[in-house]
Amino acid sequence: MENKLIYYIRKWVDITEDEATIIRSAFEPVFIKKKKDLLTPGETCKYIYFITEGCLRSYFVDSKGVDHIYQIRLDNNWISDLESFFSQRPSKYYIEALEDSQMLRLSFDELEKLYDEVPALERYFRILFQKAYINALERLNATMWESAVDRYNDMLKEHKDIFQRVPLVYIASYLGITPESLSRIRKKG
Amino acid sequence: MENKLIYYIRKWVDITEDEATIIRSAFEPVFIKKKKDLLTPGETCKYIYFITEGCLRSYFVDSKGVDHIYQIRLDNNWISDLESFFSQRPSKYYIEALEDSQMLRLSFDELEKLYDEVPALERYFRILFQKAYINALERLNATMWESAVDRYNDMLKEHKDIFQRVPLVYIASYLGITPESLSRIRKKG
DNA sequence: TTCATTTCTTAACATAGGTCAAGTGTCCGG
DNA sequence: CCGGACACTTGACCTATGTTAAGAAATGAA
Repeated sequence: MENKLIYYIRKWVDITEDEATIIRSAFEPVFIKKKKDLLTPGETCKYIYFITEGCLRSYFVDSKGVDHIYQIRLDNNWISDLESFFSQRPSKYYIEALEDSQMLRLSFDELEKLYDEVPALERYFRILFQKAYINALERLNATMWESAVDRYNDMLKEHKDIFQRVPLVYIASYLGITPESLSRIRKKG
Repeated sequence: MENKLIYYIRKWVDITEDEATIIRSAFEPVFIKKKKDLLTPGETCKYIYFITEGCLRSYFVDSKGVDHIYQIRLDNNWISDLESFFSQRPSKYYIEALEDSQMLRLSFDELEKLYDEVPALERYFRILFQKAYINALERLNATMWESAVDRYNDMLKEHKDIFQRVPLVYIASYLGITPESLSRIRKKG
């Protein structure tokens, strides 16, 4: 499990076996059952999580009680509320398991220590955030300027894996539309 | 001018005077006239730019010839097409000066060198991207789930400076609406 | 100072997608 | 293996925002 993490880090930066050992020992395995929350609003997000098995979503609930999902993450990805995590202040979001999930978690303090002990890890996260930022801007452009149909087709192409594991209600929310609209889009396509 | 840059970097990380000297010498000042392009689609983005004076926008042009602005940046901010810059492949975007602008530019190779010479700079960029990513997600949530009126009011609150310097057509595009809609929103408010 | 261009507004009409309400199918826990 | 809660679909109607077109106001170059 820890080796999977090291494997994914090594896709982006070189780390020695000693460094890998330090990294492995900073993480702590956690398990969460389907439908359980990893984080709820008001709570401060104490960890970032690397998902080794499973699937989670992050969302917020608006004043009318409607969920708005902004992230769906499958295994071998990171999930957290970075805003809360880096500021160490209360979160606005939920993080919930959509499947029984196995994760490795890293606390804020451990991460700060790791940055000093293993500079390559700081490089890894620099690259990770850089890519995440570029991605978020792409998605922003898509939601602003593309039709729901195009966004649906893009998602089908790029995240087929999510369609096979996640109910359509959640995918609709992630795409920024209602389940009814998604249903109509799928009927036509 | 270079000192302004160092001042802003020091808001986030500690750097020695020697390191500051190395950083300063890696940047090159550039000037661009209003309405001129810093980058056009098809070109590879060779630099990241720190704006010391002025204002620029990044946008793309869709199949119907309509501009879609996804970034407006004033002085003391960075601008670039990171997707093209980090991949060193052709850009899809324009970057254009909305005012005569003075910048400091840093090439891809110089940046890679700097990361090794001044680890604190890698930390600075890690923090910068982290914040940019969090921001982009916030903006994504807003465009997906808030009305144009709310987005307009949020922007008025958080970026009044932009309203004072940039024509409304551009602000409308940045907000993801037409100038006509923005005009209607402003009449009511 | 003047004319052309850019910026902003207004109004009539069109449309993508939301809302509400109902119904069918499917799955999981007891 | 049954019942209730999910998951998904469908249809009628509604609304925010886009589209088109025109003109007024502001700006800036000659």
